[in-house]
Amino acid sequence: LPTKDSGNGAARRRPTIKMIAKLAKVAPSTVSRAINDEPSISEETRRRITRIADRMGFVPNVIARGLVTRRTNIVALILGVTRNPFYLEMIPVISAQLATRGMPLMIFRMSGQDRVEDTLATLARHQVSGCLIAAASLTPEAAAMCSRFNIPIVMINRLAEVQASSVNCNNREAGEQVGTLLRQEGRTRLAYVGGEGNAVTFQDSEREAGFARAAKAAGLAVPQRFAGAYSYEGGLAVAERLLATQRSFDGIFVANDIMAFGVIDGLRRAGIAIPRDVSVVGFDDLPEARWSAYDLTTVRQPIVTIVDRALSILDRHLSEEAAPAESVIVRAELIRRGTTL
Amino acid sequence: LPTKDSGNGAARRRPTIKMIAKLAKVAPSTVSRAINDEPSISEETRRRITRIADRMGFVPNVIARGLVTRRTNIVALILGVTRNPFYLEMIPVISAQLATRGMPLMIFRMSGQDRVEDTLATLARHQVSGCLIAAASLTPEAAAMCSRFNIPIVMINRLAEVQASSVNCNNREAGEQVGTLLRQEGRTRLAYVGGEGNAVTFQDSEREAGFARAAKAAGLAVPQRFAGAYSYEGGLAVAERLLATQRSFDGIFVANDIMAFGVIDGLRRAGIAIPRDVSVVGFDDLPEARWSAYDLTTVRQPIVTIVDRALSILDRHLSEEAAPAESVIVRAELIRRGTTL
DNA sequence: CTGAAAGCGCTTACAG
DNA sequence: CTGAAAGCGCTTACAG
Repeated sequence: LPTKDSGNGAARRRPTIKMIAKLAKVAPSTVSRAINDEPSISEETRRRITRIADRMGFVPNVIARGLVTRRTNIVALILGVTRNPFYLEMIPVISAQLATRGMPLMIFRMSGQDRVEDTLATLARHQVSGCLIAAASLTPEAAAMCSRFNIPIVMINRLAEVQASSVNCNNREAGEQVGTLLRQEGRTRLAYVGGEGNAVTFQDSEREAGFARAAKAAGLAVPQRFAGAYSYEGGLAVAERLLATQRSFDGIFVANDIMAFGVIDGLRRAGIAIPRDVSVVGFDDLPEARWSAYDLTTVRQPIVTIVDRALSILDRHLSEEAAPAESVIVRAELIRRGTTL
Repeated sequence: LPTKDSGNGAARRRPTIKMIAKLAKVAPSTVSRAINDEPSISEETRRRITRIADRMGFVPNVIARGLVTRRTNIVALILGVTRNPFYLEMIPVISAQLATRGMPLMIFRMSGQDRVEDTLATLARHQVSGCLIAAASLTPEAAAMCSRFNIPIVMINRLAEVQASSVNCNNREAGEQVGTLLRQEGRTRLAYVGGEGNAVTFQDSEREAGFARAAKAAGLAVPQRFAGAYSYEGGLAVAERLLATQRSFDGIFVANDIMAFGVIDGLRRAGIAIPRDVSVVGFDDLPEARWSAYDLTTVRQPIVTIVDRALSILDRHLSEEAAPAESVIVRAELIRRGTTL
């Protein structure tokens, strides 16, 4: 009787080193060595084998290889719950840098009430070699799992609550620079717009602290803090509250660009001119910051450098079992554009 | 002699079904069946085994499983070279929908002169079960590789040059609706802004064709075509050329939002009021389209629906060896906002 | 309901 | 320089 899929036919099996070995009349181990360019193989054998392999369209099964070498070289990116496009933009950069190392990227995006721990179990299941965590924090439980599963991690843009490698910007200094800039412009009534509730990130508080320090150094009052969701809509809502305040601010530092756009649009709707009436500064330097509708003065997070550092650290953890955790601070640069004087 | 990494100690091996089998005094096959909830196992044995597995922090090695089942359940997303954030936004949606199926997502972003074929070999190496291709076209060679490697694919937002599954919007009808809208507003001097050179996508031409059809039906001249890179800067450059033209246009349809923002900013810089002097319509409905600085009338591509359809098709290809290629057309909706009257 | 055996496609000591 | 054998961590007919 014909089987059910006799029409198309069961997919032809992909060629294996065993099949090549038979054709080349050598042992599978010899094929393996030839394929992997081991120096022990004679030039002639290697050529014969690779020619046969190419002719058959052989592609090594790295999953089988990974099973024996205990190393998949897969890097996972865990993305926390965020609506900040900054983290989405990191993806192509990570992907490109990993591609040069021949390491594939797996994406795990947390949603709703997911706990990092659950995501980590999935990583372990898939035997990923290393893990980047962005826009999420590392709970002690999660850190414990990583070390139990022996998955090295590096936190991006977030300090671990626990001993772990990380790469961050010099948030505090950058915040201070922003304060200094506003002061130089003659701004005296400063406000800071950050996240709300317990969603406030460490970077957020650092930026605020630096900003406050500059204010203090200039003899100004501590900048008043406004809180909103880290999103355009969050910024819009904050703008309303800024406007409702008795005090009128003339210098506003917003924790990230995505909120800053909302703040700007909210203020403009009310007829406020930027930067004439008020200066606004963001953080991240999203592509939209250059758009002439905003032309936002902001602090650039050097994505390429950040990713480069993160992967260097990961490389080290992958090659040295006991490489110590390291924290790298990357310099963020203040970019002056049209929302300041 | 102590080994090199005696300090930290070689990472403890992760527990395997073999270790669990020994502790539970059963065969590894029994552990496997218990872990996989096979009905044949007795309730008592299963409980004993799972308790031991949990206590040891056992996590199944899906790579080993994949080796024998010949199925990793990994889905790859190949992203073509594009600066349109629309495709980046698709990532979290795909990731979320795959997560509910327990399928991990691997990202492969093409860069520069990469050929889809090279990327496909990498997919095959990693034994991905299926593949989504967005913002890149499927060359006949690539299609041949997919069928040789037995990797089902579905094209997103791009028709295959070759028999393959795909999901697209009704680009032509949407373009026609845009034309009709502009006509109803009394616009008579229409322009279309699309991609340049041989980078023009099929969707682009479809949108233009629909737009032209509406113009014709209304007795208007064929919309003049302007070409730019699919990016904000591309739109900005087009705006200059629009302004340099003798003819003044009063209705402009731009192939995608990211260019539309550039066109708008370019026109505004020249003092042109939108929509008073000219109506502008985009395509995609990026988040920025709602921002009050733009408030862009545009055609919404329903990302969630698109991804849902794409994964349904992929599911079918994964369960039925010989499932026929299918092309789904999803309805895109015209969203009227402030850049039209 | 459970076990023993074979095997998925590779790599890697160990011999020679 | 090459081969035979064992094994990575699982699953799956086949027996019983």
